Amino acid sequence: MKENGYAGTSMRHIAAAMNMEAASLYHHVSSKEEILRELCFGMAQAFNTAIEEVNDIYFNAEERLGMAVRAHIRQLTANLDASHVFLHEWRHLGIPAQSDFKKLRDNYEQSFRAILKSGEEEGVFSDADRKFAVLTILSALNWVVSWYKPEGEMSAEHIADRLTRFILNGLKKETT
Amino acid sequence: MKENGYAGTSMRHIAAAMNMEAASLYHHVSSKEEILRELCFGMAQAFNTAIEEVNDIYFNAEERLGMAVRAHIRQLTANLDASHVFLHEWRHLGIPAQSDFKKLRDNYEQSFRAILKSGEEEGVFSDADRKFAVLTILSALNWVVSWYKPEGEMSAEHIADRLTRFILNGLKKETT
DNA sequence: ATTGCACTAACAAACGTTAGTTAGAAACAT
DNA sequence: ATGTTTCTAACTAACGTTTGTTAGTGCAAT
Repeated sequence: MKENGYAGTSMRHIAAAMNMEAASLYHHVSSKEEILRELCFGMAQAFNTAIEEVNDIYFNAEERLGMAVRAHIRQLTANLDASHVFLHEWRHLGIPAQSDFKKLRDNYEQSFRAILKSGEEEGVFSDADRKFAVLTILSALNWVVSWYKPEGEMSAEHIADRLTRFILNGLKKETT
Repeated sequence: MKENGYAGTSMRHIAAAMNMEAASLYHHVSSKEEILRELCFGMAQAFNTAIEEVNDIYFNAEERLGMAVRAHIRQLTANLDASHVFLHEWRHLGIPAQSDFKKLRDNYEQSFRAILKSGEEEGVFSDADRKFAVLTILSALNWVVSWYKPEGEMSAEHIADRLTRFILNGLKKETT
């Protein structure tokens, strides 16, 4: 599905990947879209619970941001195919599911924004447009999916560290 | 095509969007893939010529990076649909076209890396992993396509300015 | 008269999905 | 323990659509 997109992946492809016939899939799911729904919402909820855990353990904003980034990268790289679907193929959901999905995404972004806000209150982050900043940060994180290779030289944790440093540099109040 | 993906967009859809019948398209193109090729390669070349122009006018690295970012954002936002195809749908190209396309992408990234390199030589950028840095920067830029609304409050130039500042902060040598 | 650009009609292949069947495992009463 | 029923998870066959594409036709401008 990562390579051919939702529309380009037939039930017969999916079935073949599970050593089945296409019709047999309907014993487990009720439609093609349900597979997409399950994938998208499963991932969305995993991301949300991960960041909520981070925000519950109360450290300072800088540390929390690092933890959130690390959790995000870990989640993304744990299953690259599912992550790709989560990031790109949710457009193919029906209208009702799509708006539910967007709510979950907004929730996640909101949690990220909360970290930036407390960073500003602590006086360590510059008070830029938070919404814009979070979108930019998540962009940088999410793109990892499209070039990360598990067998490559960079581990997920290594990537997370680098990104965290880069982002913190970008956010920090200039101390000139 | 942005909404339904390459496989989900039929020749009849495309034709309808041009007030034509599907068969009539074959008077202008030889196959569905050729449309994709034209789009992808057209965009790729536009990006490449844009950054080469920036690199020809010889300013310092910091300014050149700003100009490159601005050019990139301008190109992206000029045609959001084409940009989406350029960024995501090139996977559907055949194997020969796909590797040519990747070469163009590499070229572009190479030009970006060149800017970072001269920034390091000028002593204003910290010497991090350039390849990684460029990927992260382009990630942040490219994601703009997925949330930018032309009728929204943020102009393309405004976005480019903000991003440039964010990126420069992230790259600059810490002057502690 | 030729060419350019659109059309209609049709093609085989692939699509998501439904219906009906079958082999084996689980649960049950005798 | 055995025989009977129910459930599970796979199957084959087929359905009506839609897909990308080709062939042949007609009209308008050069």
